[in-house]
Amino acid sequence: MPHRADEGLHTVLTKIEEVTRSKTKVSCANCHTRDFCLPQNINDYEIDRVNRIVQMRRTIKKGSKLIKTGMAFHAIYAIRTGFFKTSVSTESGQEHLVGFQMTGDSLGMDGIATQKHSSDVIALEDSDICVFPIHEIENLSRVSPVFQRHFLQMLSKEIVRESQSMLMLSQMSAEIRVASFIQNLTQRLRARGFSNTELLLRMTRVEMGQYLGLKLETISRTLSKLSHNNIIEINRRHLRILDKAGLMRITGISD
Amino acid sequence: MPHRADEGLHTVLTKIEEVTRSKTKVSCANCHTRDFCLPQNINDYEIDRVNRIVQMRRTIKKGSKLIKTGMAFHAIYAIRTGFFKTSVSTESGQEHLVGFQMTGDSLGMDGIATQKHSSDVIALEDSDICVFPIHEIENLSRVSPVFQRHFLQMLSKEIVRESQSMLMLSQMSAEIRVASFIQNLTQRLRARGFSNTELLLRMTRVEMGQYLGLKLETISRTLSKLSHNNIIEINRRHLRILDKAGLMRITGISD
DNA sequence: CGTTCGCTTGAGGCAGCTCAAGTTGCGTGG
DNA sequence: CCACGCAACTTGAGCTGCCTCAAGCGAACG
Repeated sequence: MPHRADEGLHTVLTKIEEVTRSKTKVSCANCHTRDFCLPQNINDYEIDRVNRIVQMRRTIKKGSKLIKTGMAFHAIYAIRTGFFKTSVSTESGQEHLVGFQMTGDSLGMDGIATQKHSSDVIALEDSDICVFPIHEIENLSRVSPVFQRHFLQMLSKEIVRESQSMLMLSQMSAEIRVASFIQNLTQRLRARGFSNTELLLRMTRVEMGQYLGLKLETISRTLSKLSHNNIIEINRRHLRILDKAGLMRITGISD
Repeated sequence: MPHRADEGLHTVLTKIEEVTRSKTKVSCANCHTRDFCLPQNINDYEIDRVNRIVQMRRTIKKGSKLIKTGMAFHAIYAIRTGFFKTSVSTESGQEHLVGFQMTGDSLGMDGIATQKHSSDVIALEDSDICVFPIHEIENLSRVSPVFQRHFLQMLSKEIVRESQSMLMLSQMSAEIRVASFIQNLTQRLRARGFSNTELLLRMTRVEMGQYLGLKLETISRTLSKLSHNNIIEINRRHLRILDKAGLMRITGISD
């Protein structure tokens, strides 16, 4: 991929390999992920502003990094289509997956803190994202209270989500963690119009383990156990929920 | 404590027992926690605005709750003096401590997400806090880019902090967790002008365990082990660091 | 067609948990 | 002022859920 004599944000972006800029210019107004990116009660003027803010959309190839630890922070990203994992690591190389992100989710909010990213974000499939430069977000926030509130909520939701993750990691058995994970994934997929009984796991067993704080063998065994108990049916990455109530019984969470 | 026929925010506040409003009106300009609450490059006009925003300061008695899960969200709080724990729970009563907060730290940011708090915040000693109503924060953010950025950074820092916590919870041995905890506490206390070798633990062994994802017996044993290895000296809540390098060797983090 | 990757399953080990007993310090009431 | 009760903590002994190590299998891919 050729490096271009570009300036500012563009320079940074082209440094990352296997990231190409998509030609397509899509309007936020009729974007299928609009309900996830933007507040409901946003007016036409604001939508138009947002539209102009999203300077570009980009395609990220499966396996390549959208964000690397230490990278300068310039923008928040919204996923149009695709699937990502976000991880943090120690110097010694131990890695923990902080989350999986799908259509409509946002990426890169950790960068605001210090102007440098403190996580890695990797595409688990070919993905398409929108770029929201942070200074544009700040500008728009100053004139649009609705958008301002929306952006603050995005950050706060991430805080709440992570708190819940910690609760899992510190207290729950392997079976509960795996069951909650399945529940959570299907919930989010259903909200995006997919089946709530069948899904394709985008991640390996290793990655599930890195997310849930378990080893891959434990993930495998736990899935086998759930399968054996006729709660799920699993074949490699393809998963079907047979007994929704059974899952609820395990997690204690009414889906 | 009598309930007063007050309206709005006041009504909510007075509902919580053992919370009294302090009479003292202190200026943010010469507050000792200013460096933690406010950006450095804030100008006099902005300071004055912030000052007027902080409608009131409150005293929270040891053991009482500043925030309860489910409570309507109205404000962010900054700690002037004192010490708090923040926890999240399952319906079944399992509790995880998300963090400990001290002078200059902020509380309640989880509430922005849904307009309801999703955590409990309890004072571990008599404490003094400043109240920043969220709509005032939003107003000021619209006219002061410096403050706007500062507030976004506060939220983002919490996201980063929680990510690091998850890394601990999912990967580290009990010894590393406890050592990191001690390092982290002393670091923060030092930044506030306290000794970096001696500290008074404000929390019980149970609470340390709830934070670190360990049982109280494990905390106790691990502290004993560190003490036996002459890395720390511990007597009930009083802790002294004897071998800073030893701590670093355990955590792998250069303090 | 061989190699690699992702996954499953088994056997054994161990870190942290559970259960239990005992100590210490502190507030409280006689 | 002492006796008592309680909360916080320490320490020991045994248990267990998850980890480690190891072997094997099927699908994808060059």
